[in-house]
Amino acid sequence: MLFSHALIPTSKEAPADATNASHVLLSRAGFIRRVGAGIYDFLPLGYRVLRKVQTIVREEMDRAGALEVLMPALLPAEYFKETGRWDLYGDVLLRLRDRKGGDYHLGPTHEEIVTDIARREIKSWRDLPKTLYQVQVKFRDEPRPRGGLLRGREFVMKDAYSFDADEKGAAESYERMRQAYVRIFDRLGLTYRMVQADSGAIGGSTSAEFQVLVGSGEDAIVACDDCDYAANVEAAEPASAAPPTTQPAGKPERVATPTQRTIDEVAAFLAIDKARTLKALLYVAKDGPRAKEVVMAVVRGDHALNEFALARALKTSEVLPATDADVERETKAKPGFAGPVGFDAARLFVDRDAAAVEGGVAGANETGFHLKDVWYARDFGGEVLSVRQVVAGDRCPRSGGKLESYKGIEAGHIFILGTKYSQPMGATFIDEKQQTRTLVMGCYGIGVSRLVATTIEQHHDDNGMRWPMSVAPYHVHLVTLGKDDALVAAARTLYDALEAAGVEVLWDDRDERPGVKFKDADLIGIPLRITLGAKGLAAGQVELKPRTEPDPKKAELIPLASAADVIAARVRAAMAVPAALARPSV
RNA sequence: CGGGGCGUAGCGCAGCCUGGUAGCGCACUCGGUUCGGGACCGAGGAGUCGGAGGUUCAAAUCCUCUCGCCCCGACCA
Repeated sequence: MLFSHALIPTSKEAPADATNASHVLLSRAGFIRRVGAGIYDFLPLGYRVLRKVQTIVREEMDRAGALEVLMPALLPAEYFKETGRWDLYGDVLLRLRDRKGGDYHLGPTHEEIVTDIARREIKSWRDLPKTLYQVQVKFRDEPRPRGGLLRGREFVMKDAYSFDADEKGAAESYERMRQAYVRIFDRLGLTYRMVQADSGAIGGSTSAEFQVLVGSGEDAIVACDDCDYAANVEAAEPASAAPPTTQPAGKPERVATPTQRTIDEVAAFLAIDKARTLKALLYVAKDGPRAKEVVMAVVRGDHALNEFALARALKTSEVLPATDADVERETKAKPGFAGPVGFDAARLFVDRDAAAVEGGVAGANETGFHLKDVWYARDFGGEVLSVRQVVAGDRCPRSGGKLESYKGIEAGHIFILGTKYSQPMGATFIDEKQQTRTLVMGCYGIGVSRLVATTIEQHHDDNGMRWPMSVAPYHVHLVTLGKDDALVAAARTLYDALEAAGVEVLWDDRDERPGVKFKDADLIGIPLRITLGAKGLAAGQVELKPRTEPDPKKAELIPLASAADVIAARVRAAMAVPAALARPSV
């Protein structure tokens, strides 16, 4: 492609609203343009990258035996009404009416639609297993789109769905998809972790997230430095201390703490370590069997409560902090003085580490007072479980290694769904014994357009993007300096030879000053840059510099005559699918 | 939805407080010089000042309503 024929509108300035590196660079390099909130055009370079990501995803899905289909994005409401998601999905669902007043929506995900295919077309155990997938535009009316392609209202997703006869088959399908995902993420050149996730709202037993490790990521994850274990902090189970086996006789001592409400204040006032204090937090279950009940969670003062863990314990979708009025009613004290002693044990949830505190300090449930020398069992009861958040430095629950913390962007998520959709929608088959059974499902998503942005978040520097060869918009960026006939002819020969060898070349043939061309080349981030100038031509040489080499003086000089062969070999080497690296498994 | 903030040329912004001439940088067009890391000189084109209503002799500027957007939180690929 000749730069002069392309549409690559680069600029020095980014839109004011762009805060993420990927958003800034995609805009500046002319890959995308904003059309509305969370809605983007893909300009030619951006679309080339998107298509390359799609191609890798498709190749690996196909290799894993999945079958590509295309379901509609415009959907009649009846399918989501069948499973209740028409109501449950809430405002995130983009709804619309047709001219006859019928309810429709744009698809945010396709469990119902694919299950409808399955219940109509999969009749027999002989049809199983089947995995269907599609690469399609999804629509979600996000509360807050942000970060350019990182979170849009319209985005490209690969969604796959497996159908099996039983749990065992579903586990096998899940494993095949897991391996396909590992290959995909490896081929994309990403550093990532497969982490244990909270499957919460979507339901299902087994689930894993593919988290791309980036400092700017929104998700907090922990990973063991010694074994495979990695988990979203929402899902991570800390390795906790065992409760003490013996306790002294006696009872807590009431101490006046007139103005000390927070853990920090109390610990400082009493000159004790925060780890010796007990933090009592009141929450209300949003729904489920214990909906609206006010419960107390107790964690060690230096720990944070994991609200997801508490929600799991209460079998609710979400827990909400109690209001000050609730706190005062339940503890007979102003906020800041709540404690477990005397609290209804049936509504008390005590973290393992809090239960292990020997002679701790807790709120007295009396405004202005705390209790010293508080022991679990002797002084208060309640269910002991893990409800605190994991922190870096915790021991790994599996190997005992040390947990490190990372930030990540969720780029893929795989689930075993069980019969959550097949059961209510009546997706059944006839087994070998002529029994009617319900299909067991799994679902597997990859944010394809998000991956474009995520790749940049992980691969960029101050000057621009640094694409991995596998998804770069072009393999090679040929920069010619000057317009004289001999130079152009030499460049043309090289260009043709590279193209003939299957190398994708962007040739900057513009009548621009060298500085402009180099700046644009760095911004666009094509992995290999070839420079051909008058001096080089006279010496019969071209310069070859990888985008990852920051020092322009370190370009490699290659004889013009063999340049096409050398460069084509480099490109092929970089495109080779890396040997399957041992990846952490959940 | 809660809390902040912004809508003025394609992009980034000033002007608004204290009403009266719509401006700067980048980009764009033309001419010239320049040419290995975002050049310089000269000339030019381009704006319903988000929209509606009001106050006023006069509104980008003051008032009311409204639409859109962004940032920080709770959710997701």
